[in-house]
Amino acid sequence: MTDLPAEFAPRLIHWQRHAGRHGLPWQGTRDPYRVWLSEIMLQQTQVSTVLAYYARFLDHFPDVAALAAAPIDEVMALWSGLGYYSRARNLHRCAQAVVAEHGGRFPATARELETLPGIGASTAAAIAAFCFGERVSIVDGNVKRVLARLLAFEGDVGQAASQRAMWDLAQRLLPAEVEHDDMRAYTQGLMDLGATVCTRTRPRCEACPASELCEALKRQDIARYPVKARRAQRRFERWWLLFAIRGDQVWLQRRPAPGIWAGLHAPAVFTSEEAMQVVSPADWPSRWIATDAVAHALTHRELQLLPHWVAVEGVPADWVGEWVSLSALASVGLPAPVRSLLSGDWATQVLDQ
DNA sequence: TATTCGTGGGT
DNA sequence: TACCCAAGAAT
Repeated sequence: MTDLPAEFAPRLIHWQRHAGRHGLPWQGTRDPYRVWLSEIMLQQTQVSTVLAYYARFLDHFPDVAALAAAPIDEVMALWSGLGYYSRARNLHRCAQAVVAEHGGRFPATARELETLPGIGASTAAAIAAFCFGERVSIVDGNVKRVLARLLAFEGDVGQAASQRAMWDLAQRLLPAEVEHDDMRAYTQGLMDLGATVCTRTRPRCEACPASELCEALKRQDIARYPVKARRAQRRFERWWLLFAIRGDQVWLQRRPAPGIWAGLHAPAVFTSEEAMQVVSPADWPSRWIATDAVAHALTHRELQLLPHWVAVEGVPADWVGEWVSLSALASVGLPAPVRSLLSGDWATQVLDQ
């Protein structure tokens, strides 16, 4: 077992209280609902992106009971544009589980929290530490970067074995004795250090409370850590989107789960023009209009979206979906590029054909 | 265990 | 530009 610097935790706690972040909207509360909501939204998502979504969610759903009672489509609509939509579906399921199985109160331990939908080990630890002062560590992207540098950790942090090692190291770095509110400052300190000092590029080591303990800095090799293999190249796909417009309405279908945009509404998607023609009524192809391709990058795929628009009287009887007014799209969960396309001029122009 | 889930910002 | 990646979880 490697010797770990016992000074890390007290230094981090002191630094967070003096130089950490304190004004974020989900700080300054021990309400598990608010902390949980922020932690789910912040998974793989930057603070600046979350701010507006967080405010809107709290406005619509002030407590877990309100969220549990809401229709899933309202949740999806509010989540629309934030990405990783399984988070929204699990958020709703989790709220319902808290109400139905825990009397409307979040459980107070990381072990119990982790059994709830959408709450993994790190999110459970964050809620338990922030709200209940439990002595457990988060292991998010910040922690992996901070620990990799602090300890000159040579493993590929993208691999599962390294992830397990990181959990063990993170637990051993926790403050030995937790005094009042220490876990809040410590946990927030890990996040703040990674976000504002121990950044991926150009870390500000001169401002770091752990610089004297940092093995990577001692070796003058900060840029080496964290060690991480290159990600596989994204797979390229073309998707034909068929926007059928009837008056001021557009035909939308619910995207199947599992898969991309699961649970959201979107126009019919085809992976070839032939497939789109086969299911279309005979007179549509001569009237549809193709507009500029849209490039849309996901984590593992590079989509090229090919929008096609056609003014129609109706759709075949066996199509599963619904007509949605263009003026009502704000209350529908749409993928970001679909919302962008529908907010452009084409939908209304097709109407005038 | 490695892959599959969005989107926008930063370099 | 083409990456990287951000308070990860589910499968």
